[in-house]
Amino acid sequence: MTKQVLTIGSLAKLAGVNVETIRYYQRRGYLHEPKKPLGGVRHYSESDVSRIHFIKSAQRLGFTLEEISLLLKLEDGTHCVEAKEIAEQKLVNVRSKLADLKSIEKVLSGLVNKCNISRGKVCCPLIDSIQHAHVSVE
Amino acid sequence: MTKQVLTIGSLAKLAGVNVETIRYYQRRGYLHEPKKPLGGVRHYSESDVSRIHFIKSAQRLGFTLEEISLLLKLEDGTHCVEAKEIAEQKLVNVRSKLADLKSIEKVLSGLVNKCNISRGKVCCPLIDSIQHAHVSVE
DNA sequence: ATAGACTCTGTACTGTAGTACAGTGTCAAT
DNA sequence: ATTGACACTGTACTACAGTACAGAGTCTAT
Repeated sequence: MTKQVLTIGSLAKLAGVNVETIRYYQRRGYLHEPKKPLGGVRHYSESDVSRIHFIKSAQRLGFTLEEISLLLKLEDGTHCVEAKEIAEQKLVNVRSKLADLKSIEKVLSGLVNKCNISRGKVCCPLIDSIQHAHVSVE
Repeated sequence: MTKQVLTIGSLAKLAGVNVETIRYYQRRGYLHEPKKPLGGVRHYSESDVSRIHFIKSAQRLGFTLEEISLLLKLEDGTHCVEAKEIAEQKLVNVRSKLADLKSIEKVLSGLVNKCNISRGKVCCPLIDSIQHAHVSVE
Protein backbone atom coordinates (compact mmCIF):
# COMPACT_ATOMS: atom_id res chain seq x y z
CA MET A 1 0.00 0.00 0.00
CA THR A 2 1.60 3.24 -1.10
CA LYS A 3 1.67 6.19 1.22
CA GLN A 4 -1.04 8.08 -0.57
CA VAL A 5 -2.21 11.54 0.20
CA LEU A 6 -5.92 11.79 0.72
CA THR A 7 -8.49 14.53 0.53
CA ILE A 8 -11.30 14.55 3.00
CA GLY A 9 -13.59 13.03 0.39
CA SER A 10 -11.35 10.08 -0.41
CA LEU A 11 -10.60 9.57 3.27
CA ALA A 12 -14.33 9.38 3.89
CA LYS A 13 -14.77 6.87 1.11
CA LEU A 14 -11.87 4.70 2.27
CA ALA A 15 -13.01 4.77 5.87
CA GLY A 16 -16.61 4.18 4.93
CA VAL A 17 -18.02 7.24 6.60
CA ASN A 18 -19.57 10.51 5.61
CA VAL A 19 -17.46 13.61 5.02
CA GLU A 20 -19.59 15.36 7.59
CA THR A 21 -18.78 12.66 10.09
CA ILE A 22 -15.09 13.36 9.70
CA ARG A 23 -15.63 17.04 10.24
CA TYR A 24 -17.76 16.20 13.25
CA TYR A 25 -14.99 14.02 14.71
CA GLN A 26 -12.55 16.86 14.19
CA ARG A 27 -14.84 19.31 15.91
CA ARG A 28 -15.10 16.99 18.87
CA GLY A 29 -11.37 16.34 18.92
CA TYR A 30 -11.49 12.65 18.02
CA LEU A 31 -9.54 13.29 14.87
CA HIS A 32 -6.88 15.92 14.30
CA GLU A 33 -7.41 18.54 11.63
CA PRO A 34 -4.31 18.83 9.46
CA LYS A 35 -2.93 22.27 8.73
CA LYS A 36 -4.39 23.72 5.59
CA PRO A 37 -1.75 24.69 3.00
CA LEU A 38 -2.46 28.30 2.07
CA GLY A 39 -5.24 28.33 -0.45
CA GLY A 40 -5.31 24.58 -0.77
CA VAL A 41 -7.04 21.54 0.67
CA ARG A 42 -6.10 19.48 3.70
CA HIS A 43 -4.20 16.25 3.34
CA TYR A 44 -4.95 13.04 5.14
CA SER A 45 -3.12 9.74 5.35
CA GLU A 46 -3.61 6.03 5.97
CA SER A 47 -3.28 6.61 9.70
CA ASP A 48 -6.47 8.65 9.61
CA VAL A 49 -8.20 5.72 7.95
CA SER A 50 -6.99 3.46 10.77
CA ARG A 51 -8.14 5.87 13.39
CA ILE A 52 -11.62 6.01 11.94
CA HIS A 53 -11.68 2.23 11.68
CA PHE A 54 -10.72 2.06 15.32
CA ILE A 55 -13.53 4.39 16.28
CA LYS A 56 -16.05 2.45 14.24
CA SER A 57 -14.93 -0.91 15.60
CA ALA A 58 -15.11 0.35 19.15
CA GLN A 59 -18.57 1.76 18.50
CA ARG A 60 -19.71 -1.64 17.32
CA LEU A 61 -18.46 -2.94 20.65
CA GLY A 62 -20.79 -0.53 22.38
CA PHE A 63 -18.33 2.16 23.40
CA THR A 64 -19.56 5.72 23.20
CA LEU A 65 -17.45 8.31 21.41
CA GLU A 66 -16.55 9.74 24.81
CA GLU A 67 -15.18 6.39 25.94
CA ILE A 68 -13.43 5.86 22.65
CA SER A 69 -11.73 9.19 23.01
CA LEU A 70 -10.42 7.95 26.37
CA LEU A 71 -9.11 4.82 24.69
CA LEU A 72 -7.53 6.89 21.97
CA LYS A 73 -5.61 8.87 24.54
CA LEU A 74 -4.12 5.58 25.74
CA GLU A 75 -3.22 4.71 22.20
CA ASP A 76 0.51 4.57 22.70
CA GLY A 77 0.05 1.19 24.31
CA THR A 78 1.68 2.06 27.63
CA HIS A 79 -1.58 2.36 29.53
CA CYS A 80 -2.77 -1.18 29.29
CA VAL A 81 -4.19 -1.23 32.78
CA GLU A 82 -6.36 1.80 32.20
CA ALA A 83 -7.59 0.49 28.86
CA LYS A 84 -8.41 -2.83 30.43
CA GLU A 85 -10.37 -1.12 33.17
CA ILE A 86 -12.45 0.72 30.62
CA ALA A 87 -13.09 -2.50 28.73
CA GLU A 88 -14.00 -4.38 31.90
CA GLN A 89 -16.43 -1.67 32.88
CA LYS A 90 -17.97 -1.89 29.44
CA LEU A 91 -18.21 -5.64 29.74
CA VAL A 92 -20.17 -5.33 32.97
CA ASN A 93 -22.38 -2.86 31.20
CA VAL A 94 -22.93 -5.11 28.20
CA ARG A 95 -23.76 -8.05 30.44
CA SER A 96 -26.35 -6.09 32.30
CA LYS A 97 -27.97 -4.93 29.07
CA LEU A 98 -27.92 -8.53 27.96
CA ALA A 99 -29.75 -9.64 31.08
CA ASP A 100 -32.34 -6.88 30.59
CA LEU A 101 -32.95 -7.86 27.00
CA LYS A 102 -33.33 -11.49 27.99
CA SER A 103 -36.14 -10.74 30.37
CA ILE A 104 -37.74 -8.44 27.85
CA GLU A 105 -37.60 -11.26 25.36
CA LYS A 106 -39.24 -13.62 27.79
CA VAL A 107 -42.08 -11.26 28.64
CA LEU A 108 -42.67 -10.27 25.03
CA SER A 109 -42.75 -13.79 23.69
CA GLY A 110 -45.10 -14.66 26.55
CA LEU A 111 -47.42 -11.88 25.47
CA VAL A 112 -47.35 -12.86 21.83
CA ASN A 113 -48.12 -16.43 22.83
CA LYS A 114 -51.05 -15.38 24.94
CA CYS A 115 -52.37 -13.66 21.87
CA ASN A 116 -52.10 -16.89 19.91
CA ILE A 117 -53.97 -18.83 22.52
CA SER A 118 -56.97 -16.57 22.83
CA ARG A 119 -57.81 -16.20 19.17
CA GLY A 120 -61.28 -14.95 18.56
CA LYS A 121 -61.77 -13.23 21.85
CA VAL A 122 -62.65 -9.59 21.77
CA CYS A 123 -60.34 -8.34 24.44
CA CYS A 124 -56.72 -8.17 23.47
CA PRO A 125 -54.66 -10.06 26.02
CA LEU A 126 -51.47 -8.33 25.03
CA ILE A 127 -52.65 -4.83 25.71
CA ASP A 128 -54.45 -6.07 28.73
CA SER A 129 -51.30 -7.60 30.11
CA ILE A 130 -49.20 -4.54 29.66
CA GLN A 131 -52.04 -2.57 31.16
CA HIS A 132 -52.50 -4.56 34.33
CA ALA A 133 -49.54 -6.76 34.88
CA HIS A 134 -46.63 -5.10 36.53
CA VAL A 135 -44.43 -6.04 33.66
CA SER A 136 -41.03 -5.60 35.09
CA VAL A 137 -37.58 -6.05 33.82
CA GLU A 138 -35.34 -6.89 36.72
CA MET B 1 -59.54 2.84 46.03
CA THR B 2 -61.73 5.92 46.01
CA LYS B 3 -62.23 7.85 42.84
CA GLN B 4 -59.96 10.66 43.79
CA VAL B 5 -59.37 13.78 41.82
CA LEU B 6 -55.75 14.47 41.13
CA THR B 7 -53.71 17.51 40.28
CA ILE B 8 -50.85 17.17 37.89
CA GLY B 9 -48.43 17.06 40.80
CA SER B 10 -50.15 14.22 42.61
CA LEU B 11 -50.67 12.35 39.35
CA ALA B 12 -46.95 12.62 38.76
CA LYS B 13 -46.18 11.33 42.23
CA LEU B 14 -48.62 8.44 41.94
CA ALA B 15 -47.38 7.45 38.51
CA GLY B 16 -43.76 7.86 39.51
CA VAL B 17 -42.86 10.36 36.84
CA ASN B 18 -41.93 13.98 36.61
CA VAL B 19 -44.57 16.68 36.15
CA GLU B 20 -42.69 17.79 33.08
CA THR B 21 -42.91 14.29 31.69
CA ILE B 22 -46.69 14.43 31.91
CA ARG B 23 -46.76 17.75 30.12
CA TYR B 24 -44.44 16.31 27.53
CA TYR B 25 -46.73 13.33 26.99
CA GLN B 26 -49.63 15.71 26.57
CA ARG B 27 -47.75 17.79 24.06
CA ARG B 28 -46.99 14.66 22.06
CA GLY B 29 -50.55 13.43 22.34
CA TYR B 30 -49.84 10.34 24.42
CA LEU B 31 -51.97 11.66 27.23
CA HIS B 32 -55.06 13.82 26.93
CA GLU B 33 -55.06 17.23 28.53
CA PRO B 34 -58.24 17.73 30.57
CA LYS B 35 -60.21 20.91 30.11
CA LYS B 36 -59.13 23.56 32.54
CA PRO B 37 -61.98 24.91 34.70
CA LEU B 38 -61.92 28.68 34.34
CA GLY B 39 -59.26 30.03 36.62
CA GLY B 40 -58.57 26.68 38.16
CA VAL B 41 -56.31 23.67 37.82
CA ARG B 42 -56.78 20.58 35.70
CA HIS B 43 -58.14 17.39 37.20
CA TYR B 44 -56.77 13.95 36.57
CA SER B 45 -57.99 10.52 37.55
CA GLU B 46 -56.88 6.99 38.22
CA SER B 47 -57.16 6.17 34.56
CA ASP B 48 -54.38 8.64 33.84
CA VAL B 49 -52.22 6.81 36.34
CA SER B 50 -52.94 3.56 34.50
CA ARG B 51 -52.12 5.08 31.19
CA ILE B 52 -48.77 6.30 32.42
CA HIS B 53 -48.08 2.90 33.94
CA PHE B 54 -48.90 1.34 30.60
CA ILE B 55 -46.49 3.66 28.84
CA LYS B 56 -43.74 2.99 31.34
CA SER B 57 -44.23 -0.77 31.21
CA ALA B 58 -44.15 -0.77 27.46
CA GLN B 59 -41.01 1.35 27.48
CA ARG B 60 -39.34 -1.21 29.72
CA LEU B 61 -40.24 -3.75 27.07
CA GLY B 62 -38.30 -1.73 24.56
CA PHE B 63 -41.15 0.01 22.77
CA THR B 64 -40.54 3.58 21.72
CA LEU B 65 -43.12 6.22 22.58
CA GLU B 66 -44.12 6.24 18.94
CA GLU B 67 -44.87 2.53 19.03
CA ILE B 68 -46.61 2.85 22.34
CA SER B 69 -48.85 5.50 20.91
CA LEU B 70 -49.81 3.01 18.21
CA LEU B 71 -50.63 0.46 20.88
CA LEU B 72 -52.64 3.02 22.78
CA LYS B 73 -54.76 3.67 19.74
CA LEU B 74 -55.66 -0.02 19.77
CA GLU B 75 -56.50 0.20 23.41
CA ASP B 76 -60.15 -0.71 23.09
CA GLY B 77 -59.07 -4.32 22.70
CA THR B 78 -60.73 -4.88 19.35
CA HIS B 79 -57.50 -4.69 17.37
CA CYS B 80 -55.77 -7.69 18.75
CA VAL B 81 -54.23 -8.66 15.45
CA GLU B 82 -52.60 -5.30 14.92
CA ALA B 83 -51.30 -5.20 18.46
CA LYS B 84 -49.88 -8.65 18.08
CA GLU B 85 -48.13 -7.67 14.89
CA ILE B 86 -46.48 -4.76 16.60
CA ALA B 87 -45.37 -6.99 19.45
CA GLU B 88 -44.06 -9.64 17.09
CA GLN B 89 -42.08 -7.05 15.20
CA LYS B 90 -40.65 -5.83 18.46
CA LEU B 91 -39.76 -9.38 19.43
CA VAL B 92 -37.78 -9.84 16.24
CA ASN B 93 -36.08 -6.58 17.02
CA VAL B 94 -35.26 -7.55 20.58
CA ARG B 95 -33.87 -10.89 19.47
CA SER B 96 -31.58 -9.26 16.97
CA LYS B 97 -30.31 -6.81 19.56
CA LEU B 98 -29.78 -9.78 21.83
CA ALA B 99 -27.67 -11.53 19.22
CA ASP B 100 -25.61 -8.38 18.67
CA LEU B 101 -24.96 -7.95 22.34
CA LYS B 102 -23.95 -11.58 22.65
CA SER B 103 -21.24 -11.24 20.05
CA ILE B 104 -20.12 -7.98 21.59
CA GLU B 105 -19.86 -9.77 24.89
CA LYS B 106 -17.78 -12.49 23.34
CA VAL B 107 -15.34 -10.11 21.68
CA LEU B 108 -15.04 -7.88 24.69
CA SER B 109 -14.39 -10.68 27.14
CA GLY B 110 -11.86 -12.06 24.70
CA LEU B 111 -10.09 -8.71 24.69
CA VAL B 112 -10.08 -8.38 28.43
CA ASN B 113 -8.67 -11.88 28.67
CA LYS B 114 -5.93 -11.15 26.23
CA CYS B 115 -5.00 -8.30 28.51
CA ASN B 116 -4.75 -10.67 31.43
CA ILE B 117 -2.51 -13.04 29.58
CA SER B 118 0.06 -10.56 28.40
CA ARG B 119 0.76 -8.83 31.70
CA GLY B 120 3.94 -6.86 31.73
CA LYS B 121 4.21 -6.34 28.02
CA VAL B 122 4.44 -2.79 26.85
CA CYS B 123 2.01 -2.91 23.98
CA CYS B 124 -1.61 -3.03 24.97
CA PRO B 125 -3.27 -6.02 23.28
CA LEU B 126 -6.73 -4.59 23.75
CA ILE B 127 -6.15 -1.39 21.88
CA ASP B 128 -4.06 -3.27 19.41
CA SER B 129 -6.89 -5.67 18.72
CA ILE B 130 -9.48 -3.04 18.18
CA GLN B 131 -6.96 -1.26 15.99
CA HIS B 132 -6.13 -4.10 13.66
CA ALA B 133 -8.68 -6.80 14.02
CA HIS B 134 -11.79 -6.31 12.02
CA VAL B 135 -13.87 -6.57 15.10
CA SER B 136 -17.25 -7.21 13.72
CA VAL B 137 -20.62 -7.81 15.15
CA GLU B 138 -22.61 -9.91 12.80
C1' DA C 1 -53.56 39.11 54.20
C1' DT C 2 -49.66 36.99 53.31
C1' DA C 3 -46.32 33.20 52.72
C1' DG C 4 -45.37 29.03 50.56
C1' DA C 5 -46.63 25.47 47.63
C1' DC C 6 -48.34 24.32 43.64
C1' DT C 7 -49.97 25.12 38.61
C1' DC C 8 -49.89 27.07 34.03
C1' DT C 9 -47.76 28.65 29.67
C1' DG C 10 -44.24 28.93 26.72
C1' DT C 11 -39.78 28.40 25.36
C1' DA C 12 -35.24 26.68 25.54
C1' DC C 13 -31.96 23.28 26.69
C1' DT C 14 -29.93 18.37 27.49
C1' DG C 15 -27.16 14.29 25.42
C1' DT C 16 -25.64 11.36 21.60
C1' DA C 17 -24.09 10.96 17.10
C1' DG C 18 -24.24 12.74 13.58
C1' DT C 19 -26.68 15.12 8.90
C1' DA C 20 -27.92 19.10 5.91
C1' DC C 21 -27.16 23.06 3.69
C1' DA C 22 -25.91 27.80 2.05
C1' DG C 23 -22.39 30.45 0.34
C1' DT C 24 -17.77 30.65 -1.08
C1' DG C 25 -13.37 28.96 -2.77
C1' DT C 26 -10.35 25.85 -5.47
C1' DC C 27 -8.96 22.58 -8.96
C1' DA C 28 -8.89 19.77 -13.20
C1' DA C 29 -10.65 18.82 -17.57
C1' DT C 30 -12.65 20.31 -21.72
C1' DA D 1 -12.92 30.34 -20.12
C1' DT D 2 -16.26 27.81 -18.33
C1' DT D 3 -18.28 23.76 -16.24
C1' DG D 4 -18.54 20.37 -12.71
C1' DA D 5 -16.78 18.23 -8.84
C1' DC D 6 -14.91 18.73 -4.64
C1' DA D 7 -13.41 21.41 -0.45
C1' DC D 8 -14.10 24.84 3.26
C1' DT D 9 -16.68 27.52 6.85
C1' DG D 10 -20.26 28.15 9.69
C1' DT D 11 -24.60 27.35 11.27
C1' DA D 12 -28.73 24.89 11.88
C1' DC D 13 -31.27 20.76 12.04
C1' DT D 14 -32.40 15.61 13.06
C1' DA D 15 -34.23 11.90 16.42
C1' DC D 16 -35.57 10.52 21.05
C1' DA D 17 -37.20 11.26 25.52
C1' DG D 18 -37.43 14.11 28.24
C1' DT D 19 -35.59 18.32 31.71
C1' DA D 20 -35.23 23.21 33.14
C1' DC D 21 -36.75 27.54 33.88
C1' DA D 22 -38.92 32.21 33.82
C1' DG D 23 -42.84 34.71 34.82
C1' DA D 24 -47.45 34.71 35.94
C1' DG D 25 -51.50 32.88 38.28
C1' DT D 26 -53.91 30.27 41.98
C1' DC D 27 -54.83 27.66 46.20
C1' DT D 28 -54.33 26.63 51.14
C1' DA D 29 -53.00 27.30 55.76
C1' DT D 30 -51.94 30.32 59.18
